[in-house]
Amino acid sequence: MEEPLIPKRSVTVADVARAANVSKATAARVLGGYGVVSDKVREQVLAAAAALEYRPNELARSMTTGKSGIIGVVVGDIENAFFSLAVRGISDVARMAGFNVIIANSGEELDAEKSAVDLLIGKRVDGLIVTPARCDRMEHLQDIHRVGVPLVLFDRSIPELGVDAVTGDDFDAAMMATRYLLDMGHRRIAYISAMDAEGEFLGDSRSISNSAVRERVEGVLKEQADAGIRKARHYVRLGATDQPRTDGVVERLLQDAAPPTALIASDSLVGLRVFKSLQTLGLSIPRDISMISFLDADWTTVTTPPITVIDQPVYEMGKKAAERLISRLNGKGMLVERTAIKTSLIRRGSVASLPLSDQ
Amino acid sequence: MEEPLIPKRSVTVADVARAANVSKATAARVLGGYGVVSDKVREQVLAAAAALEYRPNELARSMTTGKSGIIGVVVGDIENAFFSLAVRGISDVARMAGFNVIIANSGEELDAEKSAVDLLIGKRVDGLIVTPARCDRMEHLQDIHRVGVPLVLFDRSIPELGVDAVTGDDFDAAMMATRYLLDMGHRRIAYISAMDAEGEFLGDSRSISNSAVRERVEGVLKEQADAGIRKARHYVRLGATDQPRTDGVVERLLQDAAPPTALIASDSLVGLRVFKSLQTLGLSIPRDISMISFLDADWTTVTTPPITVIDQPVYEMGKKAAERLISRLNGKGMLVERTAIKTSLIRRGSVASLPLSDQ
DNA sequence: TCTGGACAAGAGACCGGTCTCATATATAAA
DNA sequence: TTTATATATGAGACCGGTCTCTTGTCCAGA
Repeated sequence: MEEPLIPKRSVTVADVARAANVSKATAARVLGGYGVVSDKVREQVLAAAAALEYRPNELARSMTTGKSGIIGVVVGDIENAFFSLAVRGISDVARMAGFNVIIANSGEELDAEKSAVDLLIGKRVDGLIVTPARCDRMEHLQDIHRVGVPLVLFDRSIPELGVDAVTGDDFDAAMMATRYLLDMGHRRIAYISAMDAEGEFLGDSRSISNSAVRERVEGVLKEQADAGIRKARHYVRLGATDQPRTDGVVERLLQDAAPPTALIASDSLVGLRVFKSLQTLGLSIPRDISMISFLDADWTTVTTPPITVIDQPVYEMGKKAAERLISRLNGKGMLVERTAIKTSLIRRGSVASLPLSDQ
Repeated sequence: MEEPLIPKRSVTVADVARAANVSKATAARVLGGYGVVSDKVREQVLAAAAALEYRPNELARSMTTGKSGIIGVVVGDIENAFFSLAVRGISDVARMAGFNVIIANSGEELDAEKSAVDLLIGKRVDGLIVTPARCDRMEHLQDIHRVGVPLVLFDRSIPELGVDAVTGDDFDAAMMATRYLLDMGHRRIAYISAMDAEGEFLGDSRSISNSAVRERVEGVLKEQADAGIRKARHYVRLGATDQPRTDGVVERLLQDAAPPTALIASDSLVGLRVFKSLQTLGLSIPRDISMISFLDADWTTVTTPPITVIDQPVYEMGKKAAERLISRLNGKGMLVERTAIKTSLIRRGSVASLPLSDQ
């Protein structure tokens, strides 16, 4: 409180110019680092700027140049480790390239996403990275494109939109996990997702509006179909959005006339909830039931047993998305590209090998 | 690619005004939502704006008003659950109040923090929330204050700076945890921090530059001193910044002539690493050793046994910090306030009750 | 000595909003 | 009818930078 808060008008180039006895244009040249100035004048101006503690007003700068140096990122929920890691990847690349990142949460709500996009466009971000909440509603994303702001989709893709996308190879990953479970002797495999749908059961998988979820579901189904397994669809359950609902989903699955012998959780949050549900039910993993979770979250290594996971290189995905956007910002007129980043299965101890008799 | 990317100059109030056959000032009035206009003209302008797909340029708006509607947040590492939760709290409050949040990572590096602050000031943020990497270097923070940008410190406080701060009640929390361990019969209690110091051992605790860490260390020491325990200082170890180093710290502690019977981890990341170290060493919790971790991270509930934690309401802390900043932005000339948010101990199964013979 | 080109610095428009002040019209009071 | 007052719109300055265009200097070559 020493210095009473006089909201003193900030120091401008004009102020510096006056103090240095040069024109505004000249002062701007040295302060902005463009054009030519003599060394003598440069020093004068710099000295004056230092004395007055001049700080450039990036806002004004952005307004004339039309570039804000900001990349807008719209994610489902920063609190989710998946997104925070991705954001970290994005930020790291952005910072290296001299860009800043402004993050907005959509909470996976279409409306929130729309207004976040509007707002960021209003702030004149140079480019956008968006995790679309739904892949079937894209007018607002088309707008971005039309306004001329480069856009990269993250985690989910919308082919019809014709823009770059960086995702995981969800279909393959799901197939791989399913293949592994089949190889271990499992024949009734459940897939549990947090996807918020009307019912717990899966209708037409093509109607799932989130492409990542859809691809995973289809991968699980495809692999089982190839193995000649019917009823696979019966074991796909949606709506595990919180602990009570997850408990319900898991309980109902296990009360089935033919309960599944293995569960696949669609992300690390669902995985954690499923694990807790099983714990509550007093079931032992993998003796009573096997499980696999998407994403190599930290909790998966400290449980007993540690959880077998499908590891997505999320940080890399974030980096890739940012790199893609930045090269586009740098005017590289590249072709639209959809990159699916390869995932791998980390085998730990949560999947049992079933003897034939149990199958 | 349907619509070739003509970087068409964006639609301005002047364009709308022309289309609506009114003056720029009038169009600005209805578009900006200030001043008075007749309903008839309002409709004309709105119609024209809709037809042209007018989007206000927030940059230009900010430049004249001097307010950007942005709150800058500088954290140690968004990837850390502690910060991402706090950021969520901040964002939620900010959004409700019509502010946006721009996040910068300092990586707990003083220089990165300085440049982040400079950059945000340059962007003319309306206010700042900063997690200072060091509490003994504060010139750049003084600058913020002098420039007239409201500042709230988060998680760590710097009394000399005379600005608002929202922290946990670290000293009390550490005392409480220590008290609990003492009550359970423990007499050799180790405190492990990720604080990056020259040596692994604690010199003068007052020299710790991070106030949160310092307070916790002092709380642990104070409570033991009150209980007549000497050598407490011997069991304070720093530098558990990654898994190998944590393994080393834990190993050396346990190889001590008089090894500790309980460990306190300074945050959830350190806690996770310590848990893994103990696991690697084949030690059973709490039979062979007890542990408590700061922060109620998700992993702490799914371990066997679940971990006793000191629960900091991080989301609330974030909210509180944002509320504080926003009321200051709204011109409430409030007194400087340092808020320490109360924490609680969640007893789970990682602390053993020691029989007297073992003490 | 004169001309041309390179170079340094100045003048002022511009970006897209906000906002003050002046002007014109409508309504109410005298 | 005249004057006062409120109300709606227009004209243009301003925010703090960037950038184009012009002017003025200096020195080399003819």
